Amino acid sequence: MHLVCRPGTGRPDGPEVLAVPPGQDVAQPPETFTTAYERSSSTDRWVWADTAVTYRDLLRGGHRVERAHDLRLARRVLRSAAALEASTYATAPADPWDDPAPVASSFPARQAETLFDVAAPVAPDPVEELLAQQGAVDGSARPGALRLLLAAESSAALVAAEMHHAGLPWSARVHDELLRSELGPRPRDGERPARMHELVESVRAALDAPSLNPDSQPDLLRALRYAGVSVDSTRQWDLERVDHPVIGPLLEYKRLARLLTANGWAWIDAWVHDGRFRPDYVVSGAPSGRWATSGGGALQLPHAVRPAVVADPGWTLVVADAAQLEPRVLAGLARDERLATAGRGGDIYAGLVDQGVVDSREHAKVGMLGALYGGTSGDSGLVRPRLVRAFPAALGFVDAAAREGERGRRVSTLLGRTSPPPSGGWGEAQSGAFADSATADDESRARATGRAQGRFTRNFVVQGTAAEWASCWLASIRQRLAALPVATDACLAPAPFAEQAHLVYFLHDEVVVHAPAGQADDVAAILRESAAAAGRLLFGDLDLDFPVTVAVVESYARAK
DNA sequence: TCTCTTAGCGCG
DNA sequence: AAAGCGCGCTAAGAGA
Repeated sequence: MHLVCRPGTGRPDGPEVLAVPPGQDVAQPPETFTTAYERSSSTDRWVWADTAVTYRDLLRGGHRVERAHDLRLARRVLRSAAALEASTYATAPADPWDDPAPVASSFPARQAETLFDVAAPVAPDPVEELLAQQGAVDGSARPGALRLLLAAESSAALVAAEMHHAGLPWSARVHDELLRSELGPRPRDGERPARMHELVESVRAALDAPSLNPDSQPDLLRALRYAGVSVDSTRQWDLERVDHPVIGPLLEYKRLARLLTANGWAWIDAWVHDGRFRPDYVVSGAPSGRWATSGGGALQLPHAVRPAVVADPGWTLVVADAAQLEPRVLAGLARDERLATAGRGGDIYAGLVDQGVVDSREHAKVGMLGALYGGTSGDSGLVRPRLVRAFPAALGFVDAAAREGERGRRVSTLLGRTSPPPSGGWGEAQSGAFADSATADDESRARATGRAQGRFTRNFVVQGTAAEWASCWLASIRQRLAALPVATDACLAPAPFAEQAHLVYFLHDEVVVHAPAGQADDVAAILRESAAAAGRLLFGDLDLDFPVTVAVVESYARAK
């Protein structure tokens, strides 16, 4: 049964719910949310325009759902899918369903308001859109794959809403101690902390530039050159290769400046409340289907501040990382048996060395990453021929994706997510190179943009399929965690997670679960089993391993 | 004063 | 000759 939520009708007890029985194309009379929720079973699928809006409010009321279908996410996938090319669903003119998802109420901006008080946009009929999507999928070239993709994507959206609701356990006290030990006491706003102040003086003295502001890139570059330091930029990577007394204090200053501005006291004030960090996750915010985040820089939590991620008393963090996910996904996509074999059981890069393909793990890694990203320089270029010989299927697969991109064509992931067409600049560059007036410059620009698009599509198929694997992994973890017994000691997370192990963080190929300490082993098993399950779901008939490294820790910093 | 771009850096 | 993918955030500087 599909339970379609229609928000914004002003009902005090939540969205209006219209049930659509399987195989039917008409909804039953509307019910209140409460009635529908009480009657629902775990096999029903909740349908709504935006998970980040509707489910977030359901969670505030303590309600959890098992399955969902996010109409806006699904629409975006389907309208751009090559498998639906030329369908009426894909070619219809844009309407409000194509608008970006409404900005979810972010934590600092909006404190707890009345339950279900959602400023949802006035959307067209969600039942109609659901039926249109089902029809489009049924009539598409790849109905099974797309159905799995939409289910996985919607599950991921549930996870994102739940992680925001539960929050990442964050100790402002530990974070503050860490900042003090690096920077000195918290200064007044706009002032440099003591340690940074000392370093500025050292830099100024070393460059003989008494009033230099090291935060100004142009001024710093000028001062460096004036002092005889020949660098192309003020980048850390460039500075590190120079031997001059200013380099030490300058690099240290830049490190501390970064810590202060990106994750300093102001960040704590803005983002940590009630012992939790709650970023807004944007499911499939990247074209490849990877998540993005908005606010707080949750995608870039520096290792330096991870000591502040601390489990609640009596609880623990179970951190899992899918080892070398992308090469494994490539093995599956390309059905490359030998690459699958290299990854069986353990480290895939070590497997390459064992098979005699390359002479070191480091070469295996840069060579493989070069193949995935389209790198040709340095060691990656040197190793490439060996990989081509050893894994013709895998290398052939990404090379073919690159050729498609170079010709301006789109490519698709395993489950049918299709890459966006090249930007306008691409077409202009290509046609410019063929014009009568074309210069050598025009031609080289056309080649450069073509290759850039090739690198994008080359990486898209792998990164996008890896994101699909990760969504399946998350969905399976979520389902299995919910089946664990409730904890005897509650943690500080709000209902429905106070007594239930729950996901608190996800980063492309890594997850963190907050769990009662006594369940750590069960959770670790769940994380491994779920990885295997995701692998079977995507590459069922292939003997392909997805090993997971698991760490049970009190603090995220200790995970690796 | 506000908005936009750039350089730089963090994460995978 | 050089050429690796994706993301967000901050401060400075440029431009309106």
